[in-house]
Amino acid sequence: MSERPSRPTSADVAARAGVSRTTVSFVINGRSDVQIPPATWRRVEEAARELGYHPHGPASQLAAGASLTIGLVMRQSAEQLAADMNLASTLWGLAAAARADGYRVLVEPLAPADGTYAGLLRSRRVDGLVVSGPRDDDDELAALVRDGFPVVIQGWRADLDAPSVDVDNRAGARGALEHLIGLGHRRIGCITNAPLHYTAAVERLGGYRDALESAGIGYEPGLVIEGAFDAASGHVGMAELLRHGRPTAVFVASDVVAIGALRGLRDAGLPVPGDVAVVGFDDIPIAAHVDPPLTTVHLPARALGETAGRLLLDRIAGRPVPSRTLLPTELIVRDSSGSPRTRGGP
Amino acid sequence: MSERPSRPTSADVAARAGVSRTTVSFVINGRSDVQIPPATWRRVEEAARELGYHPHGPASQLAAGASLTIGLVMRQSAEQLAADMNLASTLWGLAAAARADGYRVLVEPLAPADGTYAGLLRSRRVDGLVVSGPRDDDDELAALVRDGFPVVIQGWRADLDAPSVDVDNRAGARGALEHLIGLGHRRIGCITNAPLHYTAAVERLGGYRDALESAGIGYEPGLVIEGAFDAASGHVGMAELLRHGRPTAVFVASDVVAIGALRGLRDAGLPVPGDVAVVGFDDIPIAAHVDPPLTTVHLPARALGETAGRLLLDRIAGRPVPSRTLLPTELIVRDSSGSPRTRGGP
DNA sequence: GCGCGTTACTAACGCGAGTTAGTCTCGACC
DNA sequence: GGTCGAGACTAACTCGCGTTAGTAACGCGC
Repeated sequence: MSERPSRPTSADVAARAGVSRTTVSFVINGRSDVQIPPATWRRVEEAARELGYHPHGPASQLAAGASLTIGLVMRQSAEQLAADMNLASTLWGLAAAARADGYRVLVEPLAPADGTYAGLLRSRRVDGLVVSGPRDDDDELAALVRDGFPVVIQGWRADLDAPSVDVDNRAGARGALEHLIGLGHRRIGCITNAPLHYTAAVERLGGYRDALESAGIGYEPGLVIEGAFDAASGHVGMAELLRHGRPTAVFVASDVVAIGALRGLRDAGLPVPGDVAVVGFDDIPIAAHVDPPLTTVHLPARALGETAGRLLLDRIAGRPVPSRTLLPTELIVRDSSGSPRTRGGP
Repeated sequence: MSERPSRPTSADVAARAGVSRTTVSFVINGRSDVQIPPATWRRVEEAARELGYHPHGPASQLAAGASLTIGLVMRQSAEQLAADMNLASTLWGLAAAARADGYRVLVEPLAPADGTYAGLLRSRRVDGLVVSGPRDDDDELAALVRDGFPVVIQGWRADLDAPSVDVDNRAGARGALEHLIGLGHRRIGCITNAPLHYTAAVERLGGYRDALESAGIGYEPGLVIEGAFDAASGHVGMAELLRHGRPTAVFVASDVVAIGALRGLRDAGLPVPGDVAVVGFDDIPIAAHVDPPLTTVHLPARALGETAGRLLLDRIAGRPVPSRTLLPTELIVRDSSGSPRTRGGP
C-alpha cells in the first residue's frame, strides 16, 4: 500500500482500449491530422482515465526532442536577490507565459562565482534560457549565444547577438528627474541602484544626466553616489551625499536603496519632502506605505517576466524576435517629492 | 553557422575513444565499482571533451528512471507572492540544497484557482515536490500523499501524512509578546499576517494568546484584527484597531503588514514607540531601515528552503525523515518597541 | 472479379542513455 | 599444456513514447 503500483504505460492503455500504441499516442496528443472515429477516441480516453495514465515526461521528451522546459538563470548574488522585491512578480509572469505554451520553468539561482548553467541547455534539459542580470565577463553566456541556443537576456549585453528585454531605465529615470526639475529643483543628487558595472545602473544614471542636460543644469560628479542593491547602501550613501554639499532633491534609482536613503535624511534631521525631495525607482509594493509615501518610477515586473517568456518561446519556435524590447515605466507621484508650492522657485 | 551542429552522442565519444558505449557510460557516471584502467579512462574523458559531449538529459532520465528534478509548488496568489519578501531567499536555499545532490528545481507558481500540479509528479517530470502554503481543501495534494509520492509541505496540513517544515511560528510570536509584556505593556493588540484560514496566521495568533495567558492578561477579541499579507491591510487594520480602543502595543505578525500598520499610527498621530510600541514578524531586509527601525521576529528564510530541500531529497532517497521540522526564530530588538523606561509601568 | 481509393488502423524503428550477461585475453598455477 | 580466474571490455536489451511506412478491410464503379 505504501509502495506505488507500477506506472501504466501507453501500451497498457492500448491493450485496455483494444487498439495499438500508436492510436493511443494520437489520441493523447490530440492530433487532428489523423482520422480516428469518435467511438475509438472515446474508448482510448476512457481506458487512460481508468488506468490513471500519465505520459512519462522524460520518454516524451526523448522521443519528441523537446524538453518543454525553459530555464531562468539568476546571476545575482544571494543578497542582491533577497533585496529584489520584484523577483516574485517577474517569476510569476515568466511562468504564466511558459504555461500558456505548455512549458515549465526551471530556476537556477547562481551567484556569479558558483557554477555553470550552460549544461542545462547543452544537455537538453531545457529548450531555452532567460538569463537575468548577466555580467559582462560571462563567457559561458557568450558561448551559448554563439552556438545558436535560444537565449533571452533580461537586462543588457551590448556585445551579444541575443534578444533582450528590459524596462526603459533611461526614460524612466529621465521622467523622474523632469518631475523634480518641474518642481523647481536644480540641485539634485543621485544614488544609483547598483555599482556602475551593472548596466541598469548606468542606464538610470544616464537618464539622470540626460534630464539635467536638457534643463541646462550642470552635472556635478560630487552629487552622484553609488548604491548597492540594499537599504544599507542607501543609508550610508545619503550620509556621504550630505557631506558633499546638500542637494534639495535626490533621485535614488531603487526603492529599497531609497528606504535606506530616507533613513539617512532622518538621521540628519532633514524633513522629506520639506528640505529634501526624494524619488525612487521600481515601485515595490510597500513604496506607498513608507514614511513619507515614496514617489517612484513604476516597473512592470510581471510584464517583464511575461515578455521574456514570450520572446523566448518565439525564439524556440523559430519565430522572428525583436532584438531589443523595452517596456515603458510610469512615474507614480506620492508624497516624498512634495509639490511646487511646498518648495520655493529656484 | 547559425544552425547548431548535431549533438554528439555517447556513441560518438565511444567511437572516438575506441571503446564501447558502455565504457563511456561508466566513465561519464564515474562508476567506481567497475574496473577501468586509468589510460582508457583518460582517453574517454578526452574524447568527450574534444567533442563537447554532454549527456542528453531526457535520455538519462528515461533510462535511469529519475528526473533529478524537484518541484516547488507555490500555492499563493500572485499578490500574496509579490508581498512575500522572503521568497527569493527560500528559493535560493532550496536550489542550493538541490544542487548539492545534483538536482534542479522546477517552480510552479499556481494561483489557488488555476490548474493542477499533480501531473508533474505523475508524469515523472519531477521526483518530488515541495508544496508551499497548501490550502486545507487541496485534494490533489492529499491524493499525491496517499499515493506515496515524495512530498514535503512547507507550512502545515495536520491531516496529511507527509513531512513538513516550518518556522516555529507559535514560539516566535510568543517571544515577541513576552518582550512587550516585559516592557510593561498589558494592553496589546494583534494584527495577523493573513486571514485565519491560513495555518501560519493561526499559529502566530496562538503564540500571542499563549503569552497573554501565561502573563495573566485576559484575551480581548476586539484587540485582534485580521491582516492579509500586504501593507494596505495593515494600514486599514490599524485604523480599525484604534477605533476599538487604544492598545499601548501591537504585535503585527508580518513585517510587510507592520509597515502598513506604522502608517496607520502616523495617520492617527501616535508616535512609535512613544505612544504605541510595535513588533513585527519575518525580519525582511528593510525592516531595519523603516521609521522607526522595526523590532521583529527573525525568520530564517534561506534555512527554510534548504531544510525543505534536504528533507525532500532524503525522502526521495528513501532515507527516514522526521514528520515535522520546526526551525527556531529569533527576536531582533530594534527601536519600534521602545524600552521599559520610555514607557511607564502598568 | 478486378482495380482503386478511403478509412482505420498497426508494426517497427528511433530517440540516447543505463545496465545485465556475457566474451575474450592474458597470466599464473598445477 | 591445459585450467582457472581475474581483468577489461562489449553486445544487446531496456526505459516509454513519437512517428513513418505500410497494410487490411471496406466500398464502389465498371
